[in-house]
Amino acid sequence: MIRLTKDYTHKKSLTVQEEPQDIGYIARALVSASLPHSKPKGLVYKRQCNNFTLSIIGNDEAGGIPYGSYPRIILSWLSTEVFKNKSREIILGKSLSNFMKNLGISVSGGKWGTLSRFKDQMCRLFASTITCTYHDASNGKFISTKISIADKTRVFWNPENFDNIDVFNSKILLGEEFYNEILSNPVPIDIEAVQILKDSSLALDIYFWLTYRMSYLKKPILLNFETLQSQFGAGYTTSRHHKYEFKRKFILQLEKVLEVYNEANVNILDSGILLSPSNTHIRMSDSIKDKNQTIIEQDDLYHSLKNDFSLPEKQILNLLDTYEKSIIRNAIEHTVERLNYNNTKINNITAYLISAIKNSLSPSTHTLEHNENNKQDIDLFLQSIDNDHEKQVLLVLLKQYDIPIFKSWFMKMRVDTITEREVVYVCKTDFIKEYLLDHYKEDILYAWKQVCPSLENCIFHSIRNYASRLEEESICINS
DNA sequence: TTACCTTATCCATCGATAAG
DNA sequence: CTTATCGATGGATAAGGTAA
Repeated sequence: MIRLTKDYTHKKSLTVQEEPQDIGYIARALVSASLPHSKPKGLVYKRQCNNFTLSIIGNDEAGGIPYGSYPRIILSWLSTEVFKNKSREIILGKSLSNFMKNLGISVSGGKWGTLSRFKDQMCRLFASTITCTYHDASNGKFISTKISIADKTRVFWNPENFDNIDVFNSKILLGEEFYNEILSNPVPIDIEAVQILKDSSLALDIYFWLTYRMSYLKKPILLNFETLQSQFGAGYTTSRHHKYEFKRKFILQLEKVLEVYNEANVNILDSGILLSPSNTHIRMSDSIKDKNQTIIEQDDLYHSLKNDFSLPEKQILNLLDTYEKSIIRNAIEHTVERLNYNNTKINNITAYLISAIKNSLSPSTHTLEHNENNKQDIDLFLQSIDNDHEKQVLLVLLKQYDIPIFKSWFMKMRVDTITEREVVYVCKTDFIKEYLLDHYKEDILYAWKQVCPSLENCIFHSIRNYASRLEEESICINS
């Protein structure tokens, strides 16, 4: 429940149509250190917090470095869209006003109207290069991630080149690194809370950070104001006056945040704040929340691959280099689920995992640039099929599903035998067999019923299982 | 440590203008 | 007519500074 003070009731009533507990996401990298609160002077902005450094290089032509609450709102919206659609391309909306209304910002023109300032911040944000560096002091390792928010930006709302066709297709292409960062380290947030706290960039930062911090807090921790200042206090120096000022302003905003996130177990002390384990702001019942709790960080991925799956180091590094973290994580989760589910036997766990990674649980995240090649591949594949019924079923499925899905799953199964009532498929691996069974069996059977109404069942085998079952029979699969 | 101040940002509103 | 952008204004509030 959100408690509203008298100041917010008015604003709340303006956004009645919003669902309570709308879930948004923000990239973890952007929670650990914060953007400037007010207009910075130079073109370089740097912020260090423990072993994490955030530096932003602004683009002079775009105005400089983004600051204030708008970029934070845009970033949380972007992260949410990415998480929802799992696509690097983000569609902004049919107009700037429309876009801003979606974000819950009232629209006004003029030099200091919301439109101009918002436009300015968008330019600054999308033109900036944001670099995150994790410095692991224990082994002297530097992991640096360069995050460019947008690869190419098409701003259509400039009235000079107003074009009706472009208006409805305006989109930005997110930088690959930023995209990966969001997918592998999402922090769930309440969009309504963002709406309420948007007046203060500091409050937004505190909210994002607190939500993230509580999600993995296991025992109480005392954070003194000096630590907090190094993370949140953008313009304050270390002089005594400034320390005092920061403390006062921080507490003021923190109290505001706690009114929204009132389940947070926070005690404000003289020397700092005491965090105790609390419920996260997003309710436990949300499935995505549960998923988020099992987030495996990069190091954990490494250890998991090494200890649980006994992969050689070289192969692990190769996998981490080649595949998105989220894909590997999904594959691990899937494999573990499989193992626990009814004590399913998996002959070779390592091979199963690798196969899961290589076949990626989310084909839609694959690059879409090779559409032409994909079409050729599919044509060739279809030509190689002699059986008319099998081909027709595939054509039905092709209409129903996107090309990447078709390629990832339906091109990796082939009909082995067909009787009047039953069709037997052979799949390339155990993993593909399981996945087809779990996700597409109904649709495949339905497609078959359209082609052969008498059919009642559809059976899947993997090459391995099938081969061992039939022992001497050799099975030919076109690859 | 406190109260007070300046500056910049933020918000709501009005009216003007243009396009469909 | 509706919808969207622009310009201006006044008042509120946040960030950061200063004097006592």
